[in-house]
Amino acid sequence: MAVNRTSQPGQQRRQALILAGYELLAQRGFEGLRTRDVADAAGVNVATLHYYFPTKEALIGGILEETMTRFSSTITRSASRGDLLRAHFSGLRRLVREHPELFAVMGELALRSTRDPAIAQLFEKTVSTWHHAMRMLIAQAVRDGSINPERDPDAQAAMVVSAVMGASMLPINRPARLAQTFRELEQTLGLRQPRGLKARRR
Amino acid sequence: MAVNRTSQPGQQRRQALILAGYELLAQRGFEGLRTRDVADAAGVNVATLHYYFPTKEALIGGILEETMTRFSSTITRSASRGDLLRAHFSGLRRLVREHPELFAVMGELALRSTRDPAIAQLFEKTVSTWHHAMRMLIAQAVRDGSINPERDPDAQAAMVVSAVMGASMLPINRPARLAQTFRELEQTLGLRQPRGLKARRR
DNA sequence: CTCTTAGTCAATCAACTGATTGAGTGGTAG
DNA sequence: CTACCACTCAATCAGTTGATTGACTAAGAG
Repeated sequence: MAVNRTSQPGQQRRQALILAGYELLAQRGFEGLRTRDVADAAGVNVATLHYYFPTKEALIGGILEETMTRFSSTITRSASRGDLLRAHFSGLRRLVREHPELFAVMGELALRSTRDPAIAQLFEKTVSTWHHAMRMLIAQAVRDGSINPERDPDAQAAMVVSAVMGASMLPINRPARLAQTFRELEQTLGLRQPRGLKARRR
Repeated sequence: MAVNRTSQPGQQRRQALILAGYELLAQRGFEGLRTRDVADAAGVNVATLHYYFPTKEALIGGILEETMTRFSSTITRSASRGDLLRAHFSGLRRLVREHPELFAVMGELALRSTRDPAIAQLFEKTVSTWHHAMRMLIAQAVRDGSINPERDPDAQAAMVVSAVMGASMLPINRPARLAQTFRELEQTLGLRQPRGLKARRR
């Protein structure tokens, strides 16, 4: 029977391969992703990679899961209470700042999802989760009175998700515009003061 | 001296190759872009392709120019007068609806710009142009009184551009969310009535 | 008619790439 | 010690891919 669930040695190597693939995917994109390089980066032979992942596709599947898990764990982690929306934005900012490669990988996966149903499905699921979470946070803020109640939370959520994705996954958007986008989104949602004083002046 | 500026036969074939590359890039992405396939799609031999474009890189450069030109011509085309911002949104909608492949290609180019300075430069230029146009349109609308004057037009422009790019170039965003995003952006800018009645109720 | 040039193609090259093979290695159970 | 196991590697395969070569065609110039 042997060890079978050798939850240490084998899984460690598997994880190392996924991580190496993740890094390389962030750096070079799918266009430049080679199994040899992934194996090298993980410090193993190509055959070893194919021992854990029968095909390149399988490896990509592993990277996909890893990526979605990383992202989901951030967007799901709801703050204790109050200002949940503010906390969510704060978490996103931090993620973009500290793990930009995550968004690079997500961009690659997003584009590939057109041709890869497996990616499309898991990605759509993740985005949907995010969208729903965002909508609930907005609805919550509306009940708290900190947000203009005249808007549709669902549509607002769609706009916010689109904007954050566009600003973070598309590298043409230079950092300055990313920060601007974040700020403006928060302001639109009523989480910030407009430049100057209170809003309802005029 | 020969014909030299054979502005017809040669340029036609060159353009056909660029168009074929453009289509293929939209369908398969950079990952699946092959010079053979481009040549086949254009109905010529691979060597002919290399006659017009010494390297694959050069061909991509041609596709890049074509793409940016197509996009720029739409965002630049300013309506005659009044409701310029509304017209701009209308134009964007139409472009997304009638030429979705343009955004697919732009997404591919955007991701590649991390590793290709030439792409990065031209892309950044295009986005900047768009951003500036958007800012001016918003500022104009503010002067007209049709937009809340308490926001920073520059930041608003950044948000709008990010949102539109995210919603159109990242195919995970299903059509429904794209429409929602567009609507919510217009509403945020004051171009639409909130669902129900006027805004300043409460 | 002859020379030159732009344009085109079939065939081929050298390098790359995903995947496989077969021979191991170290550790553990009986 | 022997058998078996998960795991690893050097070597190799078959198919792909960007690019080149050399021959050929058509058309204009002299």
